[in-house]
Amino acid sequence: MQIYNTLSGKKEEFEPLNPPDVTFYMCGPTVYDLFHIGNGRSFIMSDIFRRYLIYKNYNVKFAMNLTDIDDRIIQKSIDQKIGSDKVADEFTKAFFDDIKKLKVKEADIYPKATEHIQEIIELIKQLELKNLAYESNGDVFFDVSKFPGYGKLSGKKLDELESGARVEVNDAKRNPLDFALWKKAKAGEPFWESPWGNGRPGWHIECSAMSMKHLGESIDIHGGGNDLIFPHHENEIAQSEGASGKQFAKYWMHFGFLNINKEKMSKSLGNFFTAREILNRHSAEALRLLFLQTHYRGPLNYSEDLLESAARGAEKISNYYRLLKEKLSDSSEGKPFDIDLDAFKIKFEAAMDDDFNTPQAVAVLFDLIKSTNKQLTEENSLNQSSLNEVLGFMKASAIDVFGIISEQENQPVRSGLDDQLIRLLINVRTEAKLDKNYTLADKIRDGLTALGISLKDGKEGTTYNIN
RNA sequence: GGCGGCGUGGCCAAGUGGCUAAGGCGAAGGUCUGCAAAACCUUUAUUCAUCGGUUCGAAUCCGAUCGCCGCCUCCA
Repeated sequence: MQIYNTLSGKKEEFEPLNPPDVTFYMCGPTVYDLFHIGNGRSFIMSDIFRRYLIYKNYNVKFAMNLTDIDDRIIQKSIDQKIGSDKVADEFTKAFFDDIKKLKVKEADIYPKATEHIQEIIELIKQLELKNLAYESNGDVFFDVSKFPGYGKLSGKKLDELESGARVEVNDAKRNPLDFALWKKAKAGEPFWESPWGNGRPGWHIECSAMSMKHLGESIDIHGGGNDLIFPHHENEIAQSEGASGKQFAKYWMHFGFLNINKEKMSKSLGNFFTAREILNRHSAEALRLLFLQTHYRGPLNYSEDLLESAARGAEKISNYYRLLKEKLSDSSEGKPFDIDLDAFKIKFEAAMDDDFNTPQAVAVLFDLIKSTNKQLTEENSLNQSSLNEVLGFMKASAIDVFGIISEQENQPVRSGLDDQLIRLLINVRTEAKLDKNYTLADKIRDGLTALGISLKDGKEGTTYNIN
């Protein structure tokens, strides 16, 4: 299996440090607001990578941090005149609600910055001891010039960075590129006690401290959006490797942006849709399929039409899966599928093994659907074990890895009485049809459609689905 | 200014040296149906931004040109 590593700029063979264990850290949200679908792309794609590693029988430990103290949170707490912890709590809860709706599996651990102040302080002390950090009037900075590998992830050279620097003016810094490890508290800001006085952690240090605490000094995969390469991930490497002397992360993965009209979707540009808003109009499956149909490293120019077309595709896959299940419950024996299922499995895995080429892997699933759908609709009985094999593969790929099939069990539970009432209406409609009273028949069907119940007239009578 | 990425059918998007350029959506025609829905069948790029070059052979490598985007500052 190959993964593109930002560190080398190439695809590399994936060899975890301690197979079959894989440690995977993803930069998570700053909980100051609802996240948008650009952020959602990272959450969903990392979820899918994690699921695929599980599919490959790796024992994955997946961590995603929650940044629950930072400038934007403080700003919001001032604006709303509530504690910064209240702001963080509110949006942490919102984050969990939203990723659940996006069908993102819960991480093994969600470390929070404010719950790791002690570890952060210890890490900064180590950096001071190694002369990689210096204190200046209550702030502590990382001394970029003392870390030889600075710039190795982003491919930037120190002198070039300095010449074009647009960094904040701060006389306390020795070098404009030095970044804060610890920030002195200003009046009215929340703070924690430290050897340098009251203050709070800088943005980058939490990821280093928490990743090393929960996953170890060296981990396998560290991921995030493209915009985190510099300076965030570059700084994480400097801090972590400066302190431990060991490689921080073996593979660095970065996601392309979600654009609108070819511009990056971002809070500051105001051109964003929250995941919550999108989920009011579309299913999680549609959004997941949309993301899967573009390679994760490339940009994705979002539009409502694109999501609409992904929604159709997702429906097609779900319809197919439902039909497979229906045929299976019908107990007769018949012909097996006239396909080589293993060939599809091999192609699916080959695509995923090639740096998570999900567009190609999805295409393999559509190919499978195409080559079995005819038999599925036309044969009145199929071989049960053949059905089971196809169903098993679809479950392993489209459900367990991709999460793009809406299953019956996710739909509102209907009582037996509801079922009987619907069947009663279907029977009345069937009689109306026999009497050629199509006006009445259509009235019943339209009425049920309006209630979210769609009817399907087949050879063996009418069936229904609840949307 | 420095660094990086991209330009493939109506829309989206794989493919990065050699079988007829995947797949999805859309569109057109057909099968089924009272009509639908779903499903199935057929059609839909002699061509991969443009121009040169390398090669027996290029969408894929090299050069130039045009266009678009990102990072260098908080940002997934």
